[in-house]
Amino acid sequence: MPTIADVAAAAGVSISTVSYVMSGKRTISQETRERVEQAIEQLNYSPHASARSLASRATNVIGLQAPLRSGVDVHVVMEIVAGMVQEARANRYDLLLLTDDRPDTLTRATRGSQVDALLVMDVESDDPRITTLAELDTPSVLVGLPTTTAPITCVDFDFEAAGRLAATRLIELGNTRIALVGAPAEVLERHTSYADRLVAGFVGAAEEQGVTASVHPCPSDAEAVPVVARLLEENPDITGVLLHNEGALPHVAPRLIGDEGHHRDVIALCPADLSRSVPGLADAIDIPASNIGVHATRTLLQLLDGAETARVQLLPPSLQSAAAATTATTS
Amino acid sequence: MPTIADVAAAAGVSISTVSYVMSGKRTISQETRERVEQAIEQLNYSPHASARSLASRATNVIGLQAPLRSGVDVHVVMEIVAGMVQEARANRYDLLLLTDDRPDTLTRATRGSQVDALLVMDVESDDPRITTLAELDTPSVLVGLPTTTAPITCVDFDFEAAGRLAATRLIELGNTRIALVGAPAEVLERHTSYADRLVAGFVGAAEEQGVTASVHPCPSDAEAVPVVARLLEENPDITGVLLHNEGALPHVAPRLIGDEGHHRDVIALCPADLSRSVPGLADAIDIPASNIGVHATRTLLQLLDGAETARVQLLPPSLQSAAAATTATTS
DNA sequence: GTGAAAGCGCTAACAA
DNA sequence: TTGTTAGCGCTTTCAC
Repeated sequence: MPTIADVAAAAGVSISTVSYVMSGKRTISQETRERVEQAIEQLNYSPHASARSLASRATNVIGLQAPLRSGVDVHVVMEIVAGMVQEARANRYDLLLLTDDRPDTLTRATRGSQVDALLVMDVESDDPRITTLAELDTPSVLVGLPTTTAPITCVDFDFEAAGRLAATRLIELGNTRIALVGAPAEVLERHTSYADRLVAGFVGAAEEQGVTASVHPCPSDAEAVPVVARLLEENPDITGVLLHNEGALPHVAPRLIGDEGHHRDVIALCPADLSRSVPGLADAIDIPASNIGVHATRTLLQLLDGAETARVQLLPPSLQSAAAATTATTS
Repeated sequence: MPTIADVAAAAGVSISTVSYVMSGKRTISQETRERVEQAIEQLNYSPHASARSLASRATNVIGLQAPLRSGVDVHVVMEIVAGMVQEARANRYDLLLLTDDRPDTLTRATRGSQVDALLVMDVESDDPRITTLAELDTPSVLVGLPTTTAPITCVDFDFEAAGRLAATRLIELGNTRIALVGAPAEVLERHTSYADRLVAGFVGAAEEQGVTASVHPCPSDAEAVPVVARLLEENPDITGVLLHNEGALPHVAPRLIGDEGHHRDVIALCPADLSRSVPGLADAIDIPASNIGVHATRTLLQLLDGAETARVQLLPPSLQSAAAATTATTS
């Protein structure tokens, strides 16, 4: 592997000149620059990442603590991560996978100078990692919105607003008894941030409008079918449903919607490409997963630049009536 | 951040002693070791990763080129990656996400000494990255099995054997006209390694046994429903199906299986937890996704250790009749 | 059993 | 506009 010294020798300049050509941190004559760039090209030179980060005290790496367990919203997680990667790469950052959920994994990555900043996903309402992050003075962004009031930047989809929006829409459609068929029980029990907020918004809006709302956990595979069947049997008065469970969606959407004899209004909350492919939905609310990732990363990069950012940034929900209507028409 | 010098000072020893305590590369007196360990503890010291890798010429990082696009088998990809992470962590390696598919991303990561080794996923039958890897002399493992005969270690599930197994089983069940409902068209057209091999095995085994087999691409969402409907209409003689498309599975499995009047034998090829939740399958073949990741990583670590490994390592398929039977009984 | 010191390949003052 | 050089924080040889 050639080093910067090899490049300097080949170009007949000093190593600092090579360094400055690469960083652009000082003006270089056209002629010198060209000679250096040629040498770099010729030698196929890439700077040694560790040497660079040792000297510059920056790694250009962002640590990512992401839930890789399958089961919970794989699509959403994937797309968020894809968005992060895209935005990071565009800014010459790499992503280092930190894949257990332990708080001290964050500490070690930071103290060992493996990363310049941290992205933390799958946040719970009262997440132990928050204290750790607060002590760490490394720029970090949470994807989620814990209830704790620590000075940590949070970026997420506004699940509470989505819950309100869905409830309101269902009521608008004439339903007086609505239900949220949501995440699997373990997700709710862990008080995963998004699940908590969705429930709060949905139930809150229903209460305000004097409508009865219930919340039902739901497995995210075909096991959802009997669960939903029982649920509908025990609550025959439910006429409007918000379905937030991408795994269960294909299995239970038709059943929830019902048939001509007993139709229900169903709103799906999931990535648009998933809801688009299910016919008969009353409406859909997109989870802009990729955007969440992009936005979280962009915010993190701003923090790295020393900028101030809003502590909480929530992407607003919107109904996709048009898309739903199209599907309904063609089906 | 404390450095190794701080630790040395606090323990009243030299820098090299601290280093050797950490690496275990020379014998240290009990007493000295304890003093050093105490100092490390007290100062909350973590060695600077870049400094270490600059001096030791090893990063303890594995580069991972993984397809983060949603759409294609998210569950499988996720679980493979999770398996990789698990095995890497257990051996004190981290994973750096390289997430465009370009060959020169591999080159840069290696030449820049960002990684010690590479894991490459989503391999096509004739993948341009293979040449790159061969030139790179960095240990690497492909997840997949390209047709090219380059000296590159490949680890994957044996999709060809799975295809044979499924065809044979379907024939055993009495079917004389069988079909593979598989990956989306774009996956087949890209000649993704696993899709190609599955087709080869399925069709090959059918031919050998004098049975007609056809292959049908299939969208991996609800769009699969009309596609499958048409397919069955146009080929009413199909009585046995191998379904390899986790996205389409919940949407089309019931339809493929049919009703009492017109039953078909359907074998699902997907992670076991997915097939388990679909009732009425004739059989299922597990894709041991997590194992693929673990195995690929383990093999890579062996290569890093300088060991020789078999160039091609395929995890054998097996029928899950028991599980399928259970599901059938309870449904 | 322990220490001193020479790098590893860069960046960024400081000098010219 | 360019060069010289002192580190960055480690590992590892060589010396004791």
